[in-house]
Amino acid sequence: MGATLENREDKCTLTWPASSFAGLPCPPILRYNQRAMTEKYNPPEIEKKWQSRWEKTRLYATSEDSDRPKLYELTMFPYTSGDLHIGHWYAMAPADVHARFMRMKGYNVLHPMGFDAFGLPAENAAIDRDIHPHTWTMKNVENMRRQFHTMGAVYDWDREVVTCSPDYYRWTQWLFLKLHEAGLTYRAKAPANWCSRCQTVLANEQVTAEGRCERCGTAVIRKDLEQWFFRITRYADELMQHEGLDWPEQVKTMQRNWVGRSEGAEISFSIEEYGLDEKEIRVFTTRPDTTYGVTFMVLAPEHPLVEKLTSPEYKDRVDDYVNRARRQSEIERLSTERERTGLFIGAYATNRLNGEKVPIWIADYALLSYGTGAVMGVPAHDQRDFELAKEFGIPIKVVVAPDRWSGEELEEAYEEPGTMVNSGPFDGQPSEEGKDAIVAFMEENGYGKKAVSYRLRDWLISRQRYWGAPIPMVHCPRCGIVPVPEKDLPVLLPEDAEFKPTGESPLKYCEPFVNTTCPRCGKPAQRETDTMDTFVCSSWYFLRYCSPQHDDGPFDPQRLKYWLPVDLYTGGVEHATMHLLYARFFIKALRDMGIVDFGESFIKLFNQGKIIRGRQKMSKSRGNVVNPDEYVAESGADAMRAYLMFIGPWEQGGEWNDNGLIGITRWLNRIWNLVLAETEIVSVGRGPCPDTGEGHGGRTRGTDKELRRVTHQTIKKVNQDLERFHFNTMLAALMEFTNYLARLKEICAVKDSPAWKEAIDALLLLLAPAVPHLAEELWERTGHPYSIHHQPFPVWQEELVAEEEFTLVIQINGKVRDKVSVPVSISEAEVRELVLSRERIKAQVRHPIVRVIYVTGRLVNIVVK
RNA sequence: GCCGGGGUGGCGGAAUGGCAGACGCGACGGACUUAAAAUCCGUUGAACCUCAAGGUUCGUGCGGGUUCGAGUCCCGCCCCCGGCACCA
Repeated sequence: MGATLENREDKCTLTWPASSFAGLPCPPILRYNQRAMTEKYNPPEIEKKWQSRWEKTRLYATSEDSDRPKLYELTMFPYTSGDLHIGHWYAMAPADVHARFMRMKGYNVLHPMGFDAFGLPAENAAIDRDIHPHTWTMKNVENMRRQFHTMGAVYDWDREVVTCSPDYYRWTQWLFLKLHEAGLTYRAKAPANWCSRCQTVLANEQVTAEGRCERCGTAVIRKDLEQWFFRITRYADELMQHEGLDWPEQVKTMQRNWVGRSEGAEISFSIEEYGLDEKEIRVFTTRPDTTYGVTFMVLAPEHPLVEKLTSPEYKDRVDDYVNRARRQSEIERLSTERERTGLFIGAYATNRLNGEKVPIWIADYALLSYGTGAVMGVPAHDQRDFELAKEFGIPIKVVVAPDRWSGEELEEAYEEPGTMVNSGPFDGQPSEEGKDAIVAFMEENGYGKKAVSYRLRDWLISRQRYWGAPIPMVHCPRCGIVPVPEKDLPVLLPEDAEFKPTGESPLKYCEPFVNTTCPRCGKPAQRETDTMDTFVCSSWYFLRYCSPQHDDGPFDPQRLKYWLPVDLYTGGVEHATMHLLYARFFIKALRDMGIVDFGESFIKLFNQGKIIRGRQKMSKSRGNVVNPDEYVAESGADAMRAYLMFIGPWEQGGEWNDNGLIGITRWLNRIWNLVLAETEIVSVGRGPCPDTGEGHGGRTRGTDKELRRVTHQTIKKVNQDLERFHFNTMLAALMEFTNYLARLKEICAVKDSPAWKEAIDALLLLLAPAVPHLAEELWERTGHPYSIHHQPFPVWQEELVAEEEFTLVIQINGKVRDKVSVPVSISEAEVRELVLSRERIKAQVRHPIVRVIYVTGRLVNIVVK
C-alpha cells in the first residue's frame, strides 16, 4: 500500500470552477490507492439487492388516496415482439428518470407499464414455429417483464395491462359496442391488402413501402371484402385542433396534414340523357373557378356509374382497364413513373355552367375513396388533367389567365390564381373571388354547393386474422347483424382455432365459435369471425391503468377522474398519425357518449429520438442490434440508464457506442470511491481548509462557502435540466460536481464539515432518479434510513447560488483582449475606470474610443475607430 | 415535390445575441507497476509568432445582411436524416 508523499505545489491547478484552488498554500498530502482501501462497486450485486427490496417493500405501489398532487406520466407500452431491445430502454429509462424526479418533487406519480399483445407478429411466429400465439405472446411478456425489472423502473406492476387477456379485451369489445350504439361503426365493402401467396389479408403495417408482403415479398393487391369501419371522419375537424395541448409542432402538423381538410365545391354534371336512375355525376373540386375550363370528366375505375355509362363498343376495353386498376399495387403505380393512363368510356356529361358536353373517361388517378370518386377534368389548371389531355389529345382550355398571358399554349398546367377568361359573365374577375361567385351562382341554380373534403378515411378495423379481439357481433339470417349483449362479454377467442393462413378469417372454420344463437330471436346464427385491429386495443389502454382489475366497466370512474388526463405521454414520433389519432378519436367519441368528461387524454406529448448503430436503424436483419441484457449484466442498469441519457438530447436520439458506456462506468466508480473511500489514512500534511483563505482575485477559495455555492448551483442546474428533459446536460453537471468534490476531498480534510455532508447528500439525491440503485446503496452506506426514493428532491437556495465575483471579459471591437475577476456589485463607472486603466488595454487602444458597451455581469466592449 | 429535424474539434455533444468547444470518449505525455490492466495527474480546434512567459490570426455546411458583438436573428443556397406524396 505504497503511500507516497508528494509536493503539493504542482497539484493545485483545479479546473472547476476556474482555478478555484489556485493561490492556496498547498501542504503536501499523502497519496494512496483508494481501490485497495474500499470495497469495489459491484453493480449486478447491488442492483439485484435493491430491486428485490423495492419489490418486497412495495416501494412503487401507487394509490389514489394521497394528499400529494397527482401526476400521470405514461410511456407508450411495447409490443410483445420478443424482448426489450435498446430502443425500448431508450424510450423507457429517461421517462422513468423523469417520473422518479417528479415523485421526489412531491407528486403522486402514476407511471404504469403494460403490453400491447394482440397482432400479426404473434400469429406469424405461431405459423412459422408451430407454437400457439398465446403461448408465444405470454412467453414474451414474461421475458420482457423480467427485463423491465432489471431496468429498475418505478412501475407499479399491480397495474400491469396485457391487451390479449380476456379481462382486458372484454372491455375493448364493450367499447366497440358503445361505438356501435353511437352510430360510429358501419360495415362496408372495402379493398383490403391481399397477399396471394400467403393467402391472407395484411394490415397496412404489414405491407412494405414498396407495396410488398412483409413476409414473402409478393406484391400486394387489393381485394374487396366486407369490413367494419369506425367513423373517425366524423371527428376530422376536431382532430385537426390541438388547443390546450402541449405537443410537438411536428406531430400537430403531421396530424393536420393527415386529416387533410380541403375546402371547395361539389358540382353536379348532367347525365340525364342516358335515362338512368342517376341523373348526375357529382365531383368535388377545390377550383370551382375553373369550371368553364372542364373538357372531360374522370371517374374512378371502381365508380358505380362506370358500368352503367360505358357504351357497348367500349365495354371490353373498359372491363380490362378496371380489372387492371383493381389488381394494381402500389409498386406498379410507382414504377410507371407517373405515366398517365385513362380510357374514354363512350359517354358524355353536360357542364351545366356553359352547356358543353364533355367526354367521360376513367383513369386510375381518380380515387373512389376521396371526394365523390369523380373529377372534373380541367387540363389547363391541373397538372394531372393536363398530362392526360396531352397524352390523349383532349382540348386544353385556359380559363384563368396567368399574368401577361396572351393566348399562347401552356407548357404545363397553370395552377396559380389569375384573371378569369373564357368564363362567360365571370370574365375579368380575379380567380380567387371567382371561386365564391361561381359557387353562389351554381347554388342559386341548384347544381353546386360549397363542400369540404378530407384526406382522412374512415378507420378500417376488421382483420381477417386469429390473434385479435373478436368483434362482438352476430350475423342472424333473420335479424341481420346483431350486437352481442354486454352481459355476454367477453366473446372469448377460442384456443383451438386453426390459424394457418387460408385466405379467410381463421375463426370462420372454428365451428364451436361460429355457431351461436341470435341474441335477438334466439335462433341459430353465426358470429362475426373478423378480429379487431390492435390499434383498437391501444386506443384506450391508458384508461385501464387506473383500475386494471375493475370488472364493472372498462375503468372505475372515480379513479379515472383522479388520474386522467395523462399529464405527460412519451413515445416515438412514428405514432403521430396512427395510434395518437386513433386514441384521440376514441376519447372524443367516449366524451360525446358521456363515458368520460374530457376530450383529450394526453396534455403534454414528448417524442424521444431513435437509437441507431453504425448510422443505421437497429434490426435483426442488419445484425446490429444491441442486447441490453449483456450490458446490464456487465456494467449494470444504472450505467445503461445514464449512458443512454448522456448520448445527446433525448428528442434527437443518437448512436449507440460501447466506448461511451465506459466513460459512464468510470464516473460511477468515481462516485463510489468519492463517497466511500476512507480519508483517515490521508493524514500527513492534511489540515482544515483555510476558511478565510483569499484567492488571487480577492475571492475566497476552497471554503465552505464556495462548496455550498457549487452544491446549490448543481442542485439548480439538475432541477432545471430534468424539468426540460435535458438529461445529457444534467449528467454533465453531476460529473462536474463529482470532479469538483473529488479534488476538494484530496486537498482538504472535509469529511466532518457540514457543508461537505450537505454536498454528498445532495449528490446522492440528485443522482437518485438517474442511477437509482447506486444512489440507494450509497444512501444506506452513508448511514441514512431507507429509502432515498422517499426523500424530497434537493431544492436550491438562490442566495447560496449567487457568485460574489465574475470574470469580466474585456473586448476591443468585439475581440476578447483581456479578462479580470471583479465583484458582482461593481458599477458601470467602476468597470469603465478599471478597464481603461489596465495596461494591456491602454496598450491596445490606439484610436479614439467611440463607445463603451457594458453588459452587466458579463463583458465590456470598447469600440474604437 | 411538400412538411418536420439537423449540419459545431478525431468522435458523441455544450453554449438566455456576449469568453465557441462544457461534460464524456479517443489520442498523446507523465505517475504507479517487474510488466500489463485498472487508477491518478497533465495536454489536446487549426495555423503562426516567441528562448520563455505569453501572443496573433483563422474557425460553428456555403454566400450575403442586421448588430458594438452572430453557432444563435434575417435573406438566398448546399448537404444529411425522418415523414408524407396522384387527395381533385
